[in-house]
Amino acid sequence: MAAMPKPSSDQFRNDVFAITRLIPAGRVSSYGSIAASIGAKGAARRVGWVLNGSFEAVPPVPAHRVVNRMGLLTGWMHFSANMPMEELLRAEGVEVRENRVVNFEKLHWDPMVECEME
DNA sequence: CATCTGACCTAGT
DNA sequence: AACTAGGCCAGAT
Repeated sequence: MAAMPKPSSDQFRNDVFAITRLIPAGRVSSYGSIAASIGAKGAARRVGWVLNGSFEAVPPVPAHRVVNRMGLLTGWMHFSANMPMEELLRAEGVEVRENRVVNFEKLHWDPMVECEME
């Protein structure tokens, strides 16, 4: 029996992964929206931390589609230098300007709103 | 063991 | 409207 992380943490991570994978291409989401959608409002910080383990997650999690509230690519530094968020987002048709998502308000995909869950 | 930081956000003053 | 403080959880020093 390998030592497992706290169930709540595992559950949290599972939810974050699920929501992040639901983000359609060409769209971006925010940590707070995801956290709130999984019932962890205010735990936006954890979302970012959890997404750190999403790189080797299967199926792959489009963490590059997750930005902060202001549309800033706050986690660009954690990505591969070969494929920064900017490139990944641009590849999906998202305009990025100086680590900032252009028309963020238009491209912002809220799981709670789009899925109409509360 | 204590302290701080970290892919942040909300709420209160 | 702007600023401050608090919250969330775990890892790192």
